[in-house]
Amino acid sequence: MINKNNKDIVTIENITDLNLKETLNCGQCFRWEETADGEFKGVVKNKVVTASMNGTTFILKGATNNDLVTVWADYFDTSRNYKKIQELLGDVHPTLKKAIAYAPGIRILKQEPWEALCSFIISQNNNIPRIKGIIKSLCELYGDKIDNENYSFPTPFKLIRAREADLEPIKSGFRAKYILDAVKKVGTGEVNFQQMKTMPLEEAREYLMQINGVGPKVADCVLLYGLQRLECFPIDVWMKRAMKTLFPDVEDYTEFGKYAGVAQQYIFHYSRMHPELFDEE
DNA sequence: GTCCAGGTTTTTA
DNA sequence: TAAAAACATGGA
Repeated sequence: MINKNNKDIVTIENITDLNLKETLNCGQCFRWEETADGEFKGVVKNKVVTASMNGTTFILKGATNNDLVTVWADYFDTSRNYKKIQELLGDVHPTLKKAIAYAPGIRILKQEPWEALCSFIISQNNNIPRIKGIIKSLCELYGDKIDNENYSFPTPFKLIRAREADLEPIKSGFRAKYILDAVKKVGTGEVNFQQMKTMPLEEAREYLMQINGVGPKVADCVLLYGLQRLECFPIDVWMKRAMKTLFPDVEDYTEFGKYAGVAQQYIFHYSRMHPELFDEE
């Protein structure tokens, strides 16, 4: 049910299983900031918005009704039944059930694939505050200005003439050449996201890994967060530890089924919030 | 000064 | 083939 209250505040009623803090601070996205009043401000596709929840009412300030339909409802995956996914996953493993109960408001956002690719190239051997900082600088340097303080994520076209030295101000370090290889291959169409939507998973991973600086983990992140391949299960240092310590009886992530990627997000967040679980290794 | 961060590539044995 | 080392940068 979509309501239009006035010209720049729009709402969606009856949204369950969406907690903005859990969803936007769980390491899947890097362009949202929490404001002093607990709202979240972010940029997607040239649109700036301030999001908040009031009970089960999802509130978007600074958006038109048209934006709501064409951008935000989709981005927040509002039509998917997460309750059902949680039930399916909870039955797979008791520890997973616990992780779900810890943060049941996590959703997998539908990010733009190019932004997900760049973001997770930048994420390698890096920490989340720095990843956010580098992405912000990249947007300010090469994105389109939206208003006084916000910039869009630069397209491959905007970056196509950039050289390594040009990226020096964003301080991405050794990752700059990887970003530029991605720019080149996506910009020329050598790598095409549309094709990846229907490729078998393993083929899509290999396809992405032709980009220099994209290994299995970054590829999985792009497929999960950018192309809605919810069966993808990115394994980073946290997930490695989590599988070993919390799921010693799980042979392989495919035991989590077609929503393994959603399971991964619950487990990742739960692990990051409970580092003491891994103290003795 | 040393260690580490949602990894990947390059070098070495 | 497999295991180290290197890779930029900044905060703890």
